[in-house]
Amino acid sequence: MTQDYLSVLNPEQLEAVTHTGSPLLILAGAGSGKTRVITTKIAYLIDEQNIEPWKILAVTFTKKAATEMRERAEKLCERAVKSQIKTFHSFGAWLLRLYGNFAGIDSNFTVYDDDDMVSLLVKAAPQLSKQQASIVAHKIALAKDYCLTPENPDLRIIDSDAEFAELYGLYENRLRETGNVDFGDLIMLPVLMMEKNPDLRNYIQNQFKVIMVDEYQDSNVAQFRFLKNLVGENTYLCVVGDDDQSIYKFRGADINNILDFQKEFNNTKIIRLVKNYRSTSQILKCADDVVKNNKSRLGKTLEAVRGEGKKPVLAFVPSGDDEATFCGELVSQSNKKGVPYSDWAVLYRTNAQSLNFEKVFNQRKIPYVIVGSLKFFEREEIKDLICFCKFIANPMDELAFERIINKPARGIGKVSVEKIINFAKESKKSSLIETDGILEACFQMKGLSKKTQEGVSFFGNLIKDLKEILISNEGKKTEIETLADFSLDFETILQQQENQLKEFSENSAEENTLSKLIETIIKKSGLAEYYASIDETTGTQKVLNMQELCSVARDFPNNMEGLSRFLDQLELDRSLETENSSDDENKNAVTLITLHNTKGLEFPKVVISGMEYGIFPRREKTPDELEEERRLFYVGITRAKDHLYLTSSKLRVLYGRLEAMEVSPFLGEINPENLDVLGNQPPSYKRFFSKGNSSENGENLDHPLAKRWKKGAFVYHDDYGTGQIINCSITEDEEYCIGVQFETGEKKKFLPKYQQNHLTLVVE
DNA sequence: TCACAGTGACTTTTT
DNA sequence: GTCACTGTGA
Repeated sequence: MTQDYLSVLNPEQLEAVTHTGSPLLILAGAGSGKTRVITTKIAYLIDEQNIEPWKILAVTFTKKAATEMRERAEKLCERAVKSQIKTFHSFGAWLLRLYGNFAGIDSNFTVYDDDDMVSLLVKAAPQLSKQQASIVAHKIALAKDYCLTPENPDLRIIDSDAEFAELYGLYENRLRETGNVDFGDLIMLPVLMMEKNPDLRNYIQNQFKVIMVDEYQDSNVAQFRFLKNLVGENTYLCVVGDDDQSIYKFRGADINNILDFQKEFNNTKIIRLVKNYRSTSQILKCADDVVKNNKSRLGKTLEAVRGEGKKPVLAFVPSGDDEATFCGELVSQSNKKGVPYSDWAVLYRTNAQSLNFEKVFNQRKIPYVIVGSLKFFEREEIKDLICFCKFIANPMDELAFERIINKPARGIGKVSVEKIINFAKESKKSSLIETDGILEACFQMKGLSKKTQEGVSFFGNLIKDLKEILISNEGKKTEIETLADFSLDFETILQQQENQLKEFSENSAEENTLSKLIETIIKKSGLAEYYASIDETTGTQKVLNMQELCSVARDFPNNMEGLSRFLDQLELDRSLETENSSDDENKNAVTLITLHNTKGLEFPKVVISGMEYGIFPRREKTPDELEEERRLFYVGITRAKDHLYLTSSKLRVLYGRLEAMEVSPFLGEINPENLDVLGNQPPSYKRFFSKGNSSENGENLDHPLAKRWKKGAFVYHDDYGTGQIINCSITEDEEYCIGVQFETGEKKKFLPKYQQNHLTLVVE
């Protein structure tokens, strides 16, 4: 019996779906039906190859991609619901919760994010300033992406300085003391524990018959080793990637994983998918114009399957505000013609750029969603609540403890906090305190002032009470937690976990969800009053935000198990979409999103904003980095199905200062015949296509400001110091523009008209 | 111990 | 321009 879903595939796709046996590498161009191939393959394996669904593992990089993949696979084959479709990190976390004891990790760990890493590092090495610490923390994260422990001599790839290895070691010790893990550990620790314990590795290998990896071009060394360990002799491995879309080198992604795949896995079959079903050929022409400038690529040209379509539009706008207004206008006008808001996506290089769009869209009542903005979880009040939760889950979490012990103020100072933590650590070493770490120390600590003592007791009792409620809701203890042998297979474990969820959804009818816990924390800790008074004086919405977290918590059972799931979800899926204003229509909204986050997504109408040098691409140092930026642009362009707009602003407010911007060199790579250009073309754009008739000498410029700001004159700028004017020009908007070389070596462009407060002429 | 005010650094990109 | 950190005075 042939399945219907096979009949819609082209020959290459069909070959990819039905291929079995040797490892398979699918080189899938943008829009070539990659997700369709993977999801169909899952369905095919289950329906036609009789693979048990739970023996299939499919890993992606983002939660969003995993969710989409699961939904699409389920539509093709109901039983696919039982297959494991997860992100690399969530799969790592899942393994670590089950078998963390092999890596010396207690199962009640929580995941530390980048900020926590920095704080912990400062504690481990107090001589570091926060700034230094964040550089080191970044390197530690990178080291873990390469699966390098502090002892590993190869650590010099990251930083050859012995001091770095030492700091990394100090950090690791401190982290292990807290019983927590960081993001890198979610991959590295499972790798290390499998490599150290062949029995464990064999056992895990036997759990999967099929492993598939999406966006393989962005996998890093640690993830590669993870994969190597998961794939056994009888595991069928299939990876999908596109070298032109590799955009995570900064995070350790190694393009060699895809280039060397054949070497690492014998008899690899390679299938190429180059038919693009997504974008019109006009859009693909631009994409190709851009990406062909990259030297290090396997090289391919997408074949357009759809029609010509409309030429992409390049719009030059005067300012960042105008850019947002332009987009708002595009969206509103099309909406009047019946185009839903959700057809639109506005893409930008940095998160900070979303602000202008938010402002304008709010004014115009255009609904939008921001994808991937961490803002909600970075809010003070939310972090406080999460730290309460973290401390309840893991009483050795000193960072969480520090944050909340004196919030709101209970008369407990830094010194006392330090004392308690140290007391807890000492006691733990001499095993006076067995399980409840710092919490227990709160009760046993002696020698604090009366006021402090009272505060500490209050806090300790609060946590203890909350914890007891959770434990009393635990129900029957699951067998999973005590699992140290390999008697259960993943099917059974997954089944048990599913049963727990079922049990919960029956319980949750009585509203016994984790939101109760959060509510109690808010009320009893005093945070409610504390933030209510702040809200009153500063007009913020902190209390409301805390309520928001309650509703997120509603999906989890009100017990310890639910708590750790809740925390996992928060840490592993920060992308929780934050919606604005009128909640209901959440499905019909413009998407505001960073270019990086668009990987794997598509939209009928796409705007790529901020096409200016310094923003996109950023001022890059190496040709390699520039190529990565170019790939990012390529990814952005190929998200568009029908219409593509590129916007480039002449002025932009950066660091609270108005700066004259130069056009992005990427725009010069697109054949002008492939674009419709709106607005005045800046000289820096024309220059890309003209052959050496530059007129930026500034000698005879006819402008009122030309007499004052002459080439060769010396200037002083508030922020950059002294410098000399090296060229002058006039923009289309008749603004007088000067280029200044500063003593610091920096070169900057200014419009003197807007710099009256910062820039002065130095009279010689 | 805490609240406030002044100063300086800051923008990549993500799990 | 904004946020986080630091130092001072209560």
